[in-house]
Amino acid sequence: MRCKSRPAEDQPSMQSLISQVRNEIARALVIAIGEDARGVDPLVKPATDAKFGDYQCNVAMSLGKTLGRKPRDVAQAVVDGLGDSTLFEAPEIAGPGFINLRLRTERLSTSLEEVPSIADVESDRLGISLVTGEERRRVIVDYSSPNVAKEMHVGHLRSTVIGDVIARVIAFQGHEVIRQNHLGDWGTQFGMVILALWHLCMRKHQGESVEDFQGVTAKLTDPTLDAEARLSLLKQRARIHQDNLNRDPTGDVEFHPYLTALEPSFETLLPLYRYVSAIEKAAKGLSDEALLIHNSETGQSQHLSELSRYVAAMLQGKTDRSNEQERAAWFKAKEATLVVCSGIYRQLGVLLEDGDICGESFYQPLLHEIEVNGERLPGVVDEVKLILAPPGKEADGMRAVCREDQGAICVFLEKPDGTPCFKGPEGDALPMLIEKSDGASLYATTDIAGILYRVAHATENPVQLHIPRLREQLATLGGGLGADRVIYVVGAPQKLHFQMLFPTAHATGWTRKGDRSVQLEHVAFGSVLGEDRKMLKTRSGDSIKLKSLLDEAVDRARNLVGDMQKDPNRTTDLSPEEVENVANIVGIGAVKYADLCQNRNTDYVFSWDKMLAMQGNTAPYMLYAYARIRSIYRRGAESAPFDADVRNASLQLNEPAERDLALAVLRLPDTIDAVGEQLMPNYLCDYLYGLAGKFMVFYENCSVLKAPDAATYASRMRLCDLTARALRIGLSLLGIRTLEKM
RNA sequence: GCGCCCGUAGCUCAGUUGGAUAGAGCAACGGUUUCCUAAACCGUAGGUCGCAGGUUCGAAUCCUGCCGGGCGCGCCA
Repeated sequence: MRCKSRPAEDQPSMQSLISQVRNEIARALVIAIGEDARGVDPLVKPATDAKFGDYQCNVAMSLGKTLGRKPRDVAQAVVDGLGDSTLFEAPEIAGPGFINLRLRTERLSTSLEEVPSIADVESDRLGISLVTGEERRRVIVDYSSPNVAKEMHVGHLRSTVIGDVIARVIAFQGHEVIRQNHLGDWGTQFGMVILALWHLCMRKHQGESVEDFQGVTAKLTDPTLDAEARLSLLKQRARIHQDNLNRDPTGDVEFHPYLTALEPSFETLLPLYRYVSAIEKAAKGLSDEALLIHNSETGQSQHLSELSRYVAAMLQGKTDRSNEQERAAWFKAKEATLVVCSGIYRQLGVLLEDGDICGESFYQPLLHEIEVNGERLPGVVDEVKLILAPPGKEADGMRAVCREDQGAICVFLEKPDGTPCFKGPEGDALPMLIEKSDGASLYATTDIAGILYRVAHATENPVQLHIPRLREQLATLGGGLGADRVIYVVGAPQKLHFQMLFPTAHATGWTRKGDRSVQLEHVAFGSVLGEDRKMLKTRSGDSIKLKSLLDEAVDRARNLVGDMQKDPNRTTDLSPEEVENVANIVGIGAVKYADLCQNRNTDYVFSWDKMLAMQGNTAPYMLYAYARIRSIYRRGAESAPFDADVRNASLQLNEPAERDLALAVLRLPDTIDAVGEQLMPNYLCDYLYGLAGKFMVFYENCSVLKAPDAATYASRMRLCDLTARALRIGLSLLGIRTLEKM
């Protein structure tokens, strides 16, 4: 409920500690040095060691240099400028010119006392203020990106989990967040799914079951199979394909009626898709007449390994065939996949919903199209060609030039002196291809169109487009999202792609929004490795399915809880329902936390034992810390109620453990801001681990329920409550629910 | 060949963008329970931050060159 009598600035809010310190120092700097010092970065950091205080200011060393004064003298001048601060104790100058700052303990207690007592657990933000006005941005977070007709595997885990944290953190700061799931639902994918469905339809003529297709797939992917046997198998499959095609060359007799009635399930679609994929991979590069499939209807022949690409091109309007049924079937296949993905998102506890799906196919209207009469309807590539026509446009310190090369439409990125920014293996310039020589679109084409859609806005960013059709198509998509920041959570191997994509996008000028530029950021991450330090695979060499990974995590957590329950020393006992809940939250939380607590840039080694350990920087440890606090709370409520005396208690931070814990709680907003800027979820994990550690020390040294007096009891109870809330908020930003008991 | 990322304790990893004596967890050794959850806590030991130069008051961090590992490099996504 809004409280209209109180102006916004008087709302109790937990202000960023470090910015308060910075402001004080900045003010002192102007007093000490004069107006020249206005705007100088005060170089305030958390102290490297508790004995140096809480924060340190390193500005004297750098300023001493530029001013030609002794750093210690500059430090003294800054300290004099601070005067009697209400924020710090008397600062100390140390070493070459460090200014050590220790916050007044009263300041810590009053800051925490201002935090409103909790009203609604779900919307609790510990009084941390929201960004408003100019500061508030519209941010798109593009993550997860599964593919149609494929199962999600561990490779999707990191994008999904990291992207979700980024979306949550930025939304918590108060920005407008648009989550987008860039589903792989176009291009070759499309062709492969339709081919799979075609096999599913025609298999009856050979009397083959889905299992038979699986058998062929297994043989083709068997590394021990010799080349001759593989070729012979491929020839046999090619013959079957040819027979089936001859039976129904237009698709009108059998295939289209089949598609119209189709209700595909993911379980039947998947093996057929794998079959198509295995056939094409095995046949690639083999030149043999017997691997050519001839279509009597079109008079054309296609190599076995090129079939899906041909089908995809055909269905994308490159031929004059009607393809309504295929598109409808494609849509159904997509739906079947999404049901499975949604299940995983629910189990994983991520925010992505069906409404966040904005896959590759969504941007197709912005791409060029070939009409039935062969006329080219221009699209985004034509627009780029116009804007970046030689001599091109400057952006990010390079020059982007769009021109045709070897029949393909390319964007070349060059340094100011004309040398290429990117090179291929022969040392020749490596362009970004945005249209293939056969006129088809690529990954980069969709991404360029995606940027246009995400960045343009009818009123906020009215991008001027030269191609009237592109303008119209954009309008049919609503005119664009008008983003201020677009974040791509995509694996590190695609770094080169984004290094070419972003400067190209900036060169078009679309990303200039008002007086600033839209931020395009690639949040790269390393691979998940097995204990053998190679990409995590099953023993048979397949990538591990996300679903089975999550199920195993819950199973392992359940066993762990079961073992703990048998311990006679334990004071808590859990009902079967509670055990199941603990197993779910601990198991899934462990998988997510293990991923998030690692610096995302590096590969990480997946280890069940480490992620489920109770000690160290793990989800179980963090959840245990929270459960311990809640246990105190429950017991306290029995004997000494958590009433107004506690909610309004003044905080007494006399013990070092109490003060350390209070300071840690107050650092939450700084941590959230750091994650929002640098997009590093492990900073938040580090913070929470530190906070939990501080609580453990407090727990061992400062008894709450047996506090020496009522005032200390109330103060410690309140500190426990604040700590629990900080942990709960932090974990919820990581997408991990907390447990009252475990 | 070129580009990107990485190399930190026996192992797995932090290190908030240049700060003081480089930190955790595991493994090893020692201690803590009539006391709010011992799934915990405290302590000890363990380092030429791959190597060699350079930049400066100050480098794990920035620059150069090597060595070792991973990934990427035109019509796939």
